[in-house]
Amino acid sequence: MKEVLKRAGYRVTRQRLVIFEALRGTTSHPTAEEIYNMVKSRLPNISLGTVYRTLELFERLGVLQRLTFEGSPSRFDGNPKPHYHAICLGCGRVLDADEPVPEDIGRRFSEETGFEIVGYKLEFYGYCKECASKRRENENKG
Amino acid sequence: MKEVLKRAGYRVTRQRLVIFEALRGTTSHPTAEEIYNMVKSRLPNISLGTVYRTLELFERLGVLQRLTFEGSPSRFDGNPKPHYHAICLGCGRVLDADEPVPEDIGRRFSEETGFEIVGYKLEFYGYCKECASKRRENENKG
DNA sequence: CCCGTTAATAGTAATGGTTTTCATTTCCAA
DNA sequence: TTGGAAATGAAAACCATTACTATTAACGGG
Ligand SMILES: [Mn+2]
Ligand SMILES: [Mn+2]
Ligand SMILES: [Zn+2]
Ligand SMILES: [Zn+2]
Repeated sequence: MKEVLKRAGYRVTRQRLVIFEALRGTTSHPTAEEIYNMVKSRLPNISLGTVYRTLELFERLGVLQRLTFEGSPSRFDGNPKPHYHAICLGCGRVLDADEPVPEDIGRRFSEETGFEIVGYKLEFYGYCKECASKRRENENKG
Repeated sequence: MKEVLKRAGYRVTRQRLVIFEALRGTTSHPTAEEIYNMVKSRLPNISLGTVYRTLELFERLGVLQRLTFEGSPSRFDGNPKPHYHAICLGCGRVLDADEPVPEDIGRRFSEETGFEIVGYKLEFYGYCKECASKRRENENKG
């Protein structure tokens, strides 16, 4: 991380290092505020603004990705490699789906319309194992 | 539209009808504010709040879908049937991709994790025909 | 057709996530 | 070690969206 910052001409600060560690240490796709809380114990004076600024910088440097879902604040993913996500409509959890997606999924669209695809985003919506079984229970009762 | 509203127990108002027409008459996936502007000539006194409330109602009634993209306000799609979108990073346009997507795209993930998929979302990011050719021009020059 | 009831609207204030501002602190190259 | 620039903390501003409230208008029953 130090190297990434230096190479890009940015200063290495305690705040940046700690936020980076926090992101690396979780797979929960936290929001900015959640990261703020994760980091407060080690940086009692940090401000939420700095968290936002740092995450925005990390996004530009390509060390994380920002995930935008309907009706909820942005979430941040310490894994910058392309992968997909499953969002639970029950508990809100965001799970990784390390699903290989067909390489040529957009090729026909591209050929037909001249649209030059540089990336795509795939999201599954539904219910995680826990929420799905809760729902089945309730169905049986109600 | 009248019927849909009545059947669901809602009143048929001029605002609702005009907003519905505006949505039907475009394929541009407008934002709430854009719809507000489209509709002002026929409803000079309408408020932006009414546009938002109406769009939210239509979403619940299933006559439109809301599209959420990173870094831009919600867009609304008068076509409620599942289909996918391509977002141009040059001009911001949102195009329809009537691409058939493999039915079983998430089946393995579902089987492996117990996640119950009820829907998915696929988006292509890149450059529309116009923006792609502009970019090629600039490449040759610069 | 004409009310009376009550849902819907216009106008405006409030909200909440995010960005900006600015004085102060910290980093770091010389 | 130090001067200058970059980054931070604290707070204000921003902006899309939602909530509030007095007024308007839809519409079922007379
Ligand atoms: Mn992830
Ligand atoms: Mn569409
Ligand atoms: Zn769940
Ligand atoms: Zn374009």
